[in-house]
Amino acid sequence: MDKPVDIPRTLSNLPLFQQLHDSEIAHLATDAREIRLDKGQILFQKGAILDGFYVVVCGAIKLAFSSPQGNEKVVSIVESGQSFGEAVVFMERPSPVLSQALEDSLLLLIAKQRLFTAIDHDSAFARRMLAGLSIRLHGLIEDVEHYSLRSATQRLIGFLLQLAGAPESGLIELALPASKQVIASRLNLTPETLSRVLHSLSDSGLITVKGRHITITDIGNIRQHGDTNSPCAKDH
Amino acid sequence: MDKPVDIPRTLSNLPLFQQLHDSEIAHLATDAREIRLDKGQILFQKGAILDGFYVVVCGAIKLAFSSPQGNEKVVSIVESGQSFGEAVVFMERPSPVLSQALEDSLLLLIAKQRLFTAIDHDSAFARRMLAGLSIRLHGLIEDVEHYSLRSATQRLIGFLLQLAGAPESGLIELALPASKQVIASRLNLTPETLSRVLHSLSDSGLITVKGRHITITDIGNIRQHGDTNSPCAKDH
DNA sequence: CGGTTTGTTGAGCCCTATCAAGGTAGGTGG
DNA sequence: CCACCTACCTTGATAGGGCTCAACAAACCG
Repeated sequence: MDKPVDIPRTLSNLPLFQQLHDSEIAHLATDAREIRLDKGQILFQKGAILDGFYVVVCGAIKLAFSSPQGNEKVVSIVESGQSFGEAVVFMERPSPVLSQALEDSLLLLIAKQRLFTAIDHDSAFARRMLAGLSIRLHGLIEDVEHYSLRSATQRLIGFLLQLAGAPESGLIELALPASKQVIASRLNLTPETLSRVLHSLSDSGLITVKGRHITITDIGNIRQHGDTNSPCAKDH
Repeated sequence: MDKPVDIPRTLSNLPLFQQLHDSEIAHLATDAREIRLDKGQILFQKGAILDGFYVVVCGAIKLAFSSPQGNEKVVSIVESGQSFGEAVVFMERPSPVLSQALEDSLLLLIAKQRLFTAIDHDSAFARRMLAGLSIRLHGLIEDVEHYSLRSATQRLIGFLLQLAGAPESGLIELALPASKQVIASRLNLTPETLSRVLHSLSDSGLITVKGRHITITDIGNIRQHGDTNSPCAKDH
């Protein structure tokens, strides 16, 4: 984990940059800074001004806002190959969230100026950037939908299904991408409630829980429980 | 309300298009369709594919998602001079929300193709587009924050302060941009709860309510109640 | 193996939704 | 101009989902 990073190569593997020419990649990579974070380390606080956006090479970063009392709500968990901070850069305003490493992580910081000239230079890149932000926007809209008209159980099931990808059938094993505390916050639940909901699903025979490893035993059945029509998917 | 619209002129007044040249405006306006909606009319349903994005010339449009049972949650109220649908266009995917006129409204539909060529042609426009989406993204993040760690009263106060702009002091009079039902949904409340909270604030002497017209009597004081530190901003 | 973080379990409560009536206002037709 | 109608809004009673507080168990780590 201590050898230098082949920055151009790393960038060219990202969805966002896949169709860029080598010369353009090289341009973006200019001034790019490697940033290594220890688990728990804070990258920037809420209110920070960014002079670039971040690409997660490996590790995982959480984005969260914190209320004065120390309540914290995780908005997003950013994993390898994803990026964050673009919106803040384009708005040229302070970040509404703080950013903290969930594990030891390696990031790249792409300079704002390079991003801007890349947009000026390549309108296809600009469009891809627009599409990327749009996807994120829709993700947030989906979050709002979940928070608004779904119960704790339904939110958890939705989250698990998203983790699972979209396989048709069979046993699905998956590992939670973070501690249950963090997952709970991401789902807008308290750790206690998450624990109870996991047990409830487990008792119903829909999943098996072993630490951070979860097996979905019956994906068809669990989908039904996740649907908005089951009045309340709690076992009395 | 029935005379033809000077489309280029209308467009050039929008924040998004203000710095475009006349020729560019003219280009965008090509194929632009005027759309007149009666109050309550649905523009498109959840799942619709859009071949352009919409600009609200006058009136108001709500964006909402609907659950199978007919529950509806208003995500956004789009008013004159604002636009919507860009993200759906860039993603080239079905819309996650439905769109319905809150009052008689006049819209412009800007063709997707024109938008794309405008981006190709003018990178400053592309950047402004990116900034616009970023602002919307941050608005949604703020929404998530409000839903997550704020009470009904705090959400309402936040909403009122946003409507008020950001004046320092004095009496502030404002009118709700939609029916209380719609506002309630926007704030993720039931109409009943909204009614109660309005009364509670009114009883505390912080606001005066008269139909859709609300007067904030003490903005400094109400700001405190909106802060996350007041344990629970209910009377007694 | 102690200490610390993380997760579980239980009891109680509070906020907000739900259900059910009643009230008001604005528009329409007689 | 009034009576009616239909949204819209209010008010009350009730209940429930998830949070809080508190204690305990387990897992992780040095």
